Amino acid sequence: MSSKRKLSKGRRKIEIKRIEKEDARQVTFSKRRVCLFKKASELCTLCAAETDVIVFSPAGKPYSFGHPSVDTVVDHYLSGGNYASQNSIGGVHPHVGARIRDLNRQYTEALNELDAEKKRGMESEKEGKTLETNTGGKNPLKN
Amino acid sequence: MSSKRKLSKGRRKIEIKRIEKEDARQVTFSKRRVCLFKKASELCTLCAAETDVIVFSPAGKPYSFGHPSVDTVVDHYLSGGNYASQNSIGGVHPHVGARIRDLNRQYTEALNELDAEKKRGMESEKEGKTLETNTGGKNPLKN
DNA sequence: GGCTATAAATAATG
DNA sequence: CATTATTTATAGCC
Repeated sequence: MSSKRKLSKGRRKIEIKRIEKEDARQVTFSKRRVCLFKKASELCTLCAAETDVIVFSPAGKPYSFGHPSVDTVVDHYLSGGNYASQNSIGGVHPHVGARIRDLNRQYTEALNELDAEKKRGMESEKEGKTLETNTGGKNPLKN
Repeated sequence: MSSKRKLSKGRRKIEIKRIEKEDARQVTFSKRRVCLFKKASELCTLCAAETDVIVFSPAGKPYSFGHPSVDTVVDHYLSGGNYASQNSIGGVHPHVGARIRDLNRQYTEALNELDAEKKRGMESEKEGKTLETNTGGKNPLKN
């Protein structure tokens, strides 16, 4: 039947370089992002692996996938950060993890100092509960 | 020629469920991890997207890909954390980002309080430089 | 968002 | 780790 001829040229090979056309880039981003997440998901299921994918669209909109959760994986990564470098691509430095640990340490030091200062000054302030007032009642960093 | 017959059954469809055989799981993990990173890389190049992938092997070994770097992307994610939730899969909570912002805020408050306390007590201590003594001379979080 | 033809990924095997 | 037969992903269109 001549009424059933093919109307698509099907998939064509493309060069891996920045897509200049704004629209086409957005379309490709959407399609590929979905597949990337699917692949990540399959990897988790098939291999019982912890995985996390974070993507920012060309427009700067964030998308993420995480198993068991982005939280868990990033946490895991940050706390063990350094020794991951040998297997990484794209330049991984323990900056973030180090920064957080450092901040936590300084925060604790500041609190201790504050506490000591108060004791010394004998001022009767009432905000000594600061340490317990964070995320959910437990220490912000297990490190 | 009969000497050139096909000896492989080629790729076959598999069910997406945990691979029980240790060896097979490891092999699949290796192959798929490489492809996942490649896909992530292509997404970056084609769409000028920021991307980061963190994977822990079934054995607990970490692998990561990041463009421009895992650091950059995680940082970006953590600082903008909350509004990503709507597009996430797998249970993403702003715990980490919120935790860090909270910690930073409390840290700053503690420092301010400490400073006020010192001024009030008129003690001539010499550790007022605490705020500058962090990661590298600049504020640990831009938040 | 679908459809189709083709490129790419990959399960099984050597 | 190389091959090969298939399944999947996906570029080009509507």
